[in-house]
Amino acid sequence: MVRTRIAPSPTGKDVHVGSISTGLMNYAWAKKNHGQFIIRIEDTDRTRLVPGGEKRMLETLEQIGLHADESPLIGGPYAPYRQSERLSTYKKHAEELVRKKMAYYCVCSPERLDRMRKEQQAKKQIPKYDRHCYHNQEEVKKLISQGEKYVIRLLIPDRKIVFNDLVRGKIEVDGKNLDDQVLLKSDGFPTYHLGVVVDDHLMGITHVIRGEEWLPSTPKHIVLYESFGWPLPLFAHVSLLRNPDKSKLSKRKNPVWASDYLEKGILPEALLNYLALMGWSHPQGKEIFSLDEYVSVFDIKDVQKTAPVFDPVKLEWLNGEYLRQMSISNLKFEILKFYNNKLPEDIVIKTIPLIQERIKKLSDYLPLCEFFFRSPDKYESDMSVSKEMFGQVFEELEKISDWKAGTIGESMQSLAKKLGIKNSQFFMNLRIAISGKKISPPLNESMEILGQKECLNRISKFK
RNA sequence: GCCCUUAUCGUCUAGCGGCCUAGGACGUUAGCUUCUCAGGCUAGAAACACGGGUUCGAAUCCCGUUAAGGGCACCA
Repeated sequence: MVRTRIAPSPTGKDVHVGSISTGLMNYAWAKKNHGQFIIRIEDTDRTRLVPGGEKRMLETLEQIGLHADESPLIGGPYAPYRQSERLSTYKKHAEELVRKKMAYYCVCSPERLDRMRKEQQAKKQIPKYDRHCYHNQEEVKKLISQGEKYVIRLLIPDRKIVFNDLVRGKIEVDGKNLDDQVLLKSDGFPTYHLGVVVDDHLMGITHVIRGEEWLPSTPKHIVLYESFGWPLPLFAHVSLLRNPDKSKLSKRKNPVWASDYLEKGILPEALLNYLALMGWSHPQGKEIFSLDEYVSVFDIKDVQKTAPVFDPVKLEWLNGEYLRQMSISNLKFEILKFYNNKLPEDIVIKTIPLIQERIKKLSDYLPLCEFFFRSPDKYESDMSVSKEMFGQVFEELEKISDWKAGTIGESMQSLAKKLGIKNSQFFMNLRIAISGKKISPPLNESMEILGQKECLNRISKFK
């Protein structure tokens, strides 16, 4: 039975697109193998906790289509799925390791540790704990019994640690280069390393698919598994999403929250589809495919090792493709929803055929169609030169009894010819009078939708 | 500084020793369609980081160099 998970930390206002990216792979791998996908909240850093972050994160994951089989919201056989509610479990396991002499108490002050690190760096050595407390455990225990704050550190063995990564192959690290990692913090919370190993084991996680940022600490996790006497899960470290300058995707340089994209009118399906293309490609080279199709063709072994640059331009293109493939009623629904159901449905539905292939994201709709809902209050040209033309335009339009795009077009076409004005110039002036803008949906059709009265009204301003 | 990882068009990627004169997509350039902008269609420019091996043969395997990234916290 395959069980995968994502374990986000609620330290931001929403899910990070990087989490969605690895979440997607975890989800796909579980589903492809008829297993389970779990969401676990790792809220052990009390100092960086963002209020409401967890709720938002969970909601977005759901909205986007990455449905969990077990999570803090829906529960499951291994509940609780929130680390802050599992404190006694971690403590118990940390103590167990101390008893087995595979971990030890430490009461060193942050100041001492800091000083030590700096000295080591200056001497070009690997910064690591000097085991001062390890060699004085009896004394340390006495201090603790007197109320001294303490942490529990993992005793890293002095040997090579080797493991096979599903995407990177054989990884070998010398224990000499590893620090005696703190497992249990002095506030009683576990560090990531303890929490992740204990929970992944207890929750029966079979495949740990996570960001490559964890690759260097995986040997510590292996030591932990071995110290507990637990079987290892399979590890797959996938590359991190990058900024255009190749540094890891950060909010300084890029929008990183799912909501940043959703609020721009990027569809969840498009976002998922785009993210799927980061570090992986469809076996048939397809660029556009559903989540279900992705699940059926995804394979961890096809995941690339190189770190991809997140390209918002291609995301928008992809989103545009999704928008164009949508039915009119679905697109209408999405647009209305995007604008909080504040736009009149009857007009929106009429405008859709005119703009469907002109928008790349839902937020492109209003700038393009605003003039359908209200008369322009500013014009992208003063048009003082065209007064005479508009007088004639008004007369001709007034004459039309059958107010249809085709009729309007013919009428205006022949007027332009009669006046000896180039089509491009004539229609540009008319366009600005009607829409206020130099760029608009097709004019005749737009005028049909606006209606004869409204069009005459807008033109009368210029004659 | 030390440890780990990575290296194909600007970007995402295909390629897994001969099918490569390196394919596709985004973006970009030109043309056509046209009342603007999109869209569509056609054509084009654009890459195997470098140096050594191995081999009859290397983008593909090995070793170095260089570059990039990640990690080195009582953060995840």
